[in-house]
Amino acid sequence: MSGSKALGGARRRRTRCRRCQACMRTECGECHFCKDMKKFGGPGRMKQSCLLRQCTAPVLPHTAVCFACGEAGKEDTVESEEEKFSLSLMECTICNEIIHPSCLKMGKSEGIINDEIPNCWECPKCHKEGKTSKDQTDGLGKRRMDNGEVSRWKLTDEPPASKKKSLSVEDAPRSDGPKRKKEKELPQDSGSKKKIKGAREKHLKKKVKPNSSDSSEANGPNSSSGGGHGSGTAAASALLSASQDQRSHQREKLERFKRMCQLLERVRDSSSSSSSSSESDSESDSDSPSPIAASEPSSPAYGGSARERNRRLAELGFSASEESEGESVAEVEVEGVEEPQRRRGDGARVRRAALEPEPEEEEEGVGDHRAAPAAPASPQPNTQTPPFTHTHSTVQMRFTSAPPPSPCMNQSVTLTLGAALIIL
DNA sequence: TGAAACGTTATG
DNA sequence: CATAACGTTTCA
Repeated sequence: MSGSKALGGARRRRTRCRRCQACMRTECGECHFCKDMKKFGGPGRMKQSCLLRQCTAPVLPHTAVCFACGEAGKEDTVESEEEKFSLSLMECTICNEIIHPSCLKMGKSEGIINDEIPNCWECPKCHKEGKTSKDQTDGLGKRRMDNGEVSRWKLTDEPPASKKKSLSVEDAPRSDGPKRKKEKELPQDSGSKKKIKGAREKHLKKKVKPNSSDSSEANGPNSSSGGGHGSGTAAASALLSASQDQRSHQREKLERFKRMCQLLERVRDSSSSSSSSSESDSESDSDSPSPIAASEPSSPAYGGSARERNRRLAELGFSASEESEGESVAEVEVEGVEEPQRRRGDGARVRRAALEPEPEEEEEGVGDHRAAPAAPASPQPNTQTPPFTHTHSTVQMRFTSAPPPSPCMNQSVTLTLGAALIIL
């Protein structure tokens, strides 16, 4: 508790975006949380949202205001992306401060934008101090965002592959046992309803894993009892359709990012804090700072060009990696094959990435859901859950302020990005 | 360490 | 005011 920041009072909390597929979906009625809901006949103690409805891009509450000026986000009052960024509220994953980038005195370029979560970044200040989301928490204090934030958002990470399917039927929070203090209602359903066999609601919990496994595990949550028909294939196709949309989005994003980069370059005032690398890496503890090595041969499809791109970006102080999610881009299949090893996913995988002024970037495939229940609207536990897919951004970049290696950096950046566009 | 419970906040 | 749910705390 320390007081770092208002913990007791108005603790900023994120709310659902209401736009992503997850938000628009209806409760599955089968997961633990659904079962707990009163509407599904549960005790209502858990007070959690349906596992299938976990928002993929939680947004800041409307009541959020800038820590500095006290104003709300005003990104919608301007046109240019740069301005939008400056006027939008950004929440630091480390100190939790919400502020307008424009209200900061320091260069915004120092901030590390997390494009998985709207309006989320690691503010320049925290960065300078070398803090990382992990560092600050692991010490002894509590886990502020360590747990609360990152893990909460389905940022994904590695799934404990171990469990996952293990407990199949055990749900039913019925009957006694864990009751902390108030025992108001009792279990009406004495254990006789075991229904579904495959209720493995536990797999996505907080940190779901993104990539590859998606397809295979997607059907986990419920159903698809039929089982037989290749769920994977179905999912893949669905994803594919979605991917096309995504593709254009990606492109736009890229372009925006490009613009932003240029802007930032110009802005990147004072000194190039050379030692920026330390923090970033430590946080993710993974990626090697070394540019080249970092990017593993991810997708064969990209071939060497991708690698080169990464290398170049890295040299410029950027590091990029294409993490396409299952549905993001067309390489769904490819990804599926060799994704398993990338990202060891440590606790918090805040990835630095392209900016994303808008709280959007959803992912889900939009008109797909072949398997989706026709009328899931009714709160009946029978709906077959659609393949749960979640993804984030496809292209993620992290940029740190590295001393420009060469005078022609801008050009390089441009070129590189251009290449990226092509590749994508 | 993970799951459940619960206080508190966000929003209609 | 009621409901949904986030984030934290506590239990197993």
